[in-house]
Amino acid sequence: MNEPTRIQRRNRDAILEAGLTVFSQYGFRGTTLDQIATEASLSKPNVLYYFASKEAIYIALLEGLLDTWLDPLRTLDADGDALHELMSYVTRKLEMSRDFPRESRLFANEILQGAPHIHGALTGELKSLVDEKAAVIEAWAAAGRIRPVDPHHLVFSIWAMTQHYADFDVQVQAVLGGRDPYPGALAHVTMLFERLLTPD
Amino acid sequence: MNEPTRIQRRNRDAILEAGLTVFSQYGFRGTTLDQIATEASLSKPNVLYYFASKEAIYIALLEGLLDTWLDPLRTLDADGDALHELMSYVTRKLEMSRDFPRESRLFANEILQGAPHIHGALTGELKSLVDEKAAVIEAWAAAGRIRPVDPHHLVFSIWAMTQHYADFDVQVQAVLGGRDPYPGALAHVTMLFERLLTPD
DNA sequence: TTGGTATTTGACCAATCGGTCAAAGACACG
DNA sequence: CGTGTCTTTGACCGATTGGTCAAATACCAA
Repeated sequence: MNEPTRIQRRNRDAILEAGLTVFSQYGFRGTTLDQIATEASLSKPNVLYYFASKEAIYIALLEGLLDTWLDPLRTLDADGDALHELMSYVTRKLEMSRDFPRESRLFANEILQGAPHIHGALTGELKSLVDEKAAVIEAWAAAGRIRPVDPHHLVFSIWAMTQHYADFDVQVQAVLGGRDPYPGALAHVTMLFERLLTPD
Repeated sequence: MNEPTRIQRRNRDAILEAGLTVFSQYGFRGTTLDQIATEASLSKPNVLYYFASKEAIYIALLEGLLDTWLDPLRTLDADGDALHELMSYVTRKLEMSRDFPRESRLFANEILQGAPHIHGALTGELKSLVDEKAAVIEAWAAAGRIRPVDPHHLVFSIWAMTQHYADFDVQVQAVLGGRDPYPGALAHVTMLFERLLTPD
């Protein structure tokens, strides 16, 4: 009914932004409303004026994020150049890990805890999207545009290798001694998948 | 001084076992002593009779695990056959993900939360071990035994792709519709790294 | 300025948190 | 048996949790 006020929009955004920061680090159960309120520079009752509960903030974040997160895969074009499409996907996923690490960690936390809030989306939207794109990849392989690979496990590989740099950032930084991982990561991951997928 | 009683050993083990189950799912902050006590079939004060605090259980788990977890990498033999050594490492890591998923998730949770309890081990033990093995891998590449790769990012790739099957198990299961991931995963990951590393 | 609405907050609540403690119960050994 | 130690637990503690509510304040259109 009512248009959201300027204040409403600003505070809702601040709460979601704060929630993203805190939830992505401590997970749903490890996060407190006080942390979110402090991070958003609001009082706790004020946070609950905009969201009915802690869970409501969490759900709002997950729902808003799932589409964005799956978008690069959705973009995969069956009519495009097979290798180029897949390499663009890899690159875009890695850039998203670099530019939106909190989003990556939020999902990682949710999955680690058994995905209690998005299990339906995983077996529904996610599965059907992956199955659809797996068929595309299989067709490319059958046509000899890329080397034959198990398409589902190929997708898992891409997810694993790109999101690793966001989810395990602390470890990566520790091992690399603080050097920026991304230039090297981009070169390595690109080379890896090119070698895997380029037909002989 | 004192040998641990039979009862002591049994209950300490039960607590660590329960802690592993619960901590690996909910992380340190998301886990309660009551959960651990219930899972271990003990009363809460009884748990605290064996460990001084919740954190003491967590630390005991992490310390006991770090060595085991890094062991496959430590095994990498500079004098062995380069490709065979690396492929054995990949295989063993994947088997560990399959056989000890809770251990993998415990580390994942700790890292996601910024590794507050093991940051020292990451920049110390872990970094020097990886640096040492990276030198070995680089020497292999220089000798033409494997294709040239950035050794640090190669290690990240192996970690990412193997631990993904434990850490994101719920997602993998959802996408695969409940089929056992591991036969396919083993074939795919093996093939991927063989293709990456085999010299022309 | 006024009045109505939207926003903010201090005080408070029951439930749960990690942890303590004294006392009860189980156990081993003479 | 008895006795000293090891183990277990119910009751309890202060702090923190997610959440409520009435009252205070800020905002805005007439």
